[in-house]
Formats: sequence, C-alpha cells, structure tokens
Amino acid sequence: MARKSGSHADITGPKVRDAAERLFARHGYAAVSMRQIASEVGVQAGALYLYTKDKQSLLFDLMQSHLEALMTAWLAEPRGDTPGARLEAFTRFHIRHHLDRPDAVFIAYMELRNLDPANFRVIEALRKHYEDVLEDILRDGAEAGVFAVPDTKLTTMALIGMLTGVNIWYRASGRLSRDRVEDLYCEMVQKAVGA
Amino acid sequence: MARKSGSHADITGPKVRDAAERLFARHGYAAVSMRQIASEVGVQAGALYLYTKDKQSLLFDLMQSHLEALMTAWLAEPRGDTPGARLEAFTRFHIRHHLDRPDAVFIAYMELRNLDPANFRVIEALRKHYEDVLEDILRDGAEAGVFAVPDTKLTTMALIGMLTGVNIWYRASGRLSRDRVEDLYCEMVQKAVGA
DNA sequence: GTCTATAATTAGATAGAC
DNA sequence: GTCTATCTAATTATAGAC
Repeated sequence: MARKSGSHADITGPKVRDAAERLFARHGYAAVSMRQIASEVGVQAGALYLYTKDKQSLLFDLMQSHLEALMTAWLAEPRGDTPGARLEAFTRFHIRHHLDRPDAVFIAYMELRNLDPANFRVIEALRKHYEDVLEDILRDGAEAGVFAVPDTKLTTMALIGMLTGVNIWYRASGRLSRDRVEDLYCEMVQKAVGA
Repeated sequence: MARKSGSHADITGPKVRDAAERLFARHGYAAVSMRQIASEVGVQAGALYLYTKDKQSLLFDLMQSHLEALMTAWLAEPRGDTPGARLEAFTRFHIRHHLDRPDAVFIAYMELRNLDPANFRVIEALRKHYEDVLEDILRDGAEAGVFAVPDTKLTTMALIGMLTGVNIWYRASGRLSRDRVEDLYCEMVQKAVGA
C-alpha cells in the first residue's frame, strides 16, 4: 500500500515511540521535553501530537505495551513439566527478555510515579499479573514438596527483585556472557528455594 | 544558645532537607519545583537559597549524607566472627536500615540520572564502597570453603538487588512483621550462597 | 504530514525591602 | 531570615499556513 509522498506516518509513529523510550530511560520522564523527543525524531514539536494525545499517553503506552509484550512472550515460551523446570524456564526467560529491552524495563520500574492515577492502576494490574506467574510456580513447587518456601509471596518479591536487578549492573561489554549470567542466576534461584 | 527571635536557621535548614527528601521520593527530582518545597516548609521560594546553593546541591547532599550514614551505621554494627555470621549481620542490618529510611533509599536508587557528572562520580564511589562490604564477606566465605559462590561479584549484585527490593513491596500495615521479613530473607540468603 | 508561530503557564534563581 | 517582585528561559499544547 503505497502512500502519498510526504506521508511518513508509518515511519514517524514508531520513531516517536523509540525516541521517547530512549530519552525517558536515559533522563527520566519529567526531565525530557517534547522538543527533545521531536529533535531526536527529526521533526518539530508540534508534529508529535499527530502520534500521541499528550506526553502522559506516550509514557503510558510505552509501559503498557512493554508489560503486555512481556506476558505474551512468556505465554509463548515452552514451559517445563515440573516446578523445578518451570522455575528454570521462568528465570531464563525473565533475564533474557529484560536484558533485551533495558530501556523499556527501566521505564516500567522507574516512572510509575509519573503515571496519572488511572493509568497507574492499569499498569500495576499488568505487573501484578506477571508476578503471579512466578508466585504460581513457587506455590505449585511448595505444595508438591519440591521447594522449601516458607512464604510464597515474600519469596516471589525477593526473586523478582533479584532477577530484575540484572539490568542495573549487566553490561554486554563486561566480564560475563549473557548465557553465563543466566546459568549463575538459575543456580542461585534453585538453591534459594531449596530445590 | 538562644538566637535572636525571627532567626530560624536551625529549624528551617533541616525542614528544607526533610521536605525535599519527601517530595523527591514521592514525585521525583525533576517533577518537584522549588516552590513546592518552599510551600511544604512554609516559606517562600527565595528563602530556600539561604540553605542550599541550588536544586542540584539539595539532591546531591541528600544522597551523599544517606550513603555516608549507611556506611557509618554499618561500621558501628557488631560484626560476626564467621562468614556466615557476618552475612547474617549484613542481611539484617541492610533490611533494617533500608526499611527505616524508605525515602532516602528511594532517592539514592532512582535519582542517579539527575546528578551532575561530577556529583554522580562521588555518589557511585560511595555506593561501590558499600557493595564492597558484601563482596568481601562473600569472598571470605568462599575462600574459607563455607560458601558455594561461583562468582563473587555477580552474587554480590544479585543479593543487593534482592535485599534492596524489600523497600518496593514492604508495607508496615501488611501481613508480615519486620522481624519476620528479616528472618525469611536471612534464610533465603544463606541458602542462596549454599551456607 | 509537517512547520512556524504563539498562547498560557511554569521553572530556577536573584535583588532588594523589611 | 524571610518575603515580594521580577528576570530569563523553558515548558506543554494548539492554530493555521503550506
């Protein structure tokens, strides 16, 4: 479907999202101006409003699509048939997916404060939905007697915190390969739940 | 030492810091205006500049004093005489200290992006200094053969991430007491390092 | 679809009265 | 030590030309 020349909506739209994601992650939502985003895209500030209602919607859309893509990707992941295998699958998936999208992850964790209340509730529900994935695995394992988990909810939060922390320190140029990081985290997670 | 009436520097100075800490933690450094801080303190915006050079110094001072207080408090803590005891002491100290100062902790982790480059280097060095405490404990335990830690640096970052994550989910009004949280994290940490 | 121009608001920081 | 007033610059968002 060729468009009229001069019509770049299909290109500019995604470019706006990409630029916003990069800039929000680097400098923070509140510190980034619409003019900065426009400049990064290569248009004037006014043109941005063809692709987003306002700055808040830009933030919300980025977070929502990140969390929805996270759930969708997990549901498409091959799942193990024992709690131990499922926990390993989750650990590897979480690290891989998060290291692949550092900017989106960073925004989803750091910019919750800048969401309007109504948007905040939507994002929190999506995040909770994802955390429930791990909680279900831990509960299944505990009930089957293969995990030693005295408090399922606390362990869920502790492990999520540990795994998501990878994004804070991991550098591709660093000492460890991604596979090695996955392996080491898997080992720690399994030991932590007493598997 | 009584001062002239109308001279409230001893009171207003700390109030400025407290208000800034609360507001930065709640809404983010970039989203908070000097007028908001002044309003919270009960003075006009211009009066703030008697107590801080500018907004950036306010942020830097908060982060610096938080991290210095953290190190000082750790050095005053009774230290165990085995790696296992030291790891437990560190775990309990970290959780206790962090849950006592949620706003300062939040700022120290979330506002690194908003530091001037020179200030950033100072804060990063202080943070590294604190992380080295845990790394030293883990290395000692590994060398003594009481911890099974294949990669000391990675384990340090993983545990710090897990422990600091407490501040994200813990609520005093929630299901678990602080002592119970400490106990459960201690147990997980010990298992994770194979102690 | 994009740009230019602009409206309306707000920001950080300072000067000078009291 | 604080307030009032103000300067300068930047902000989001919109209107209308092209």
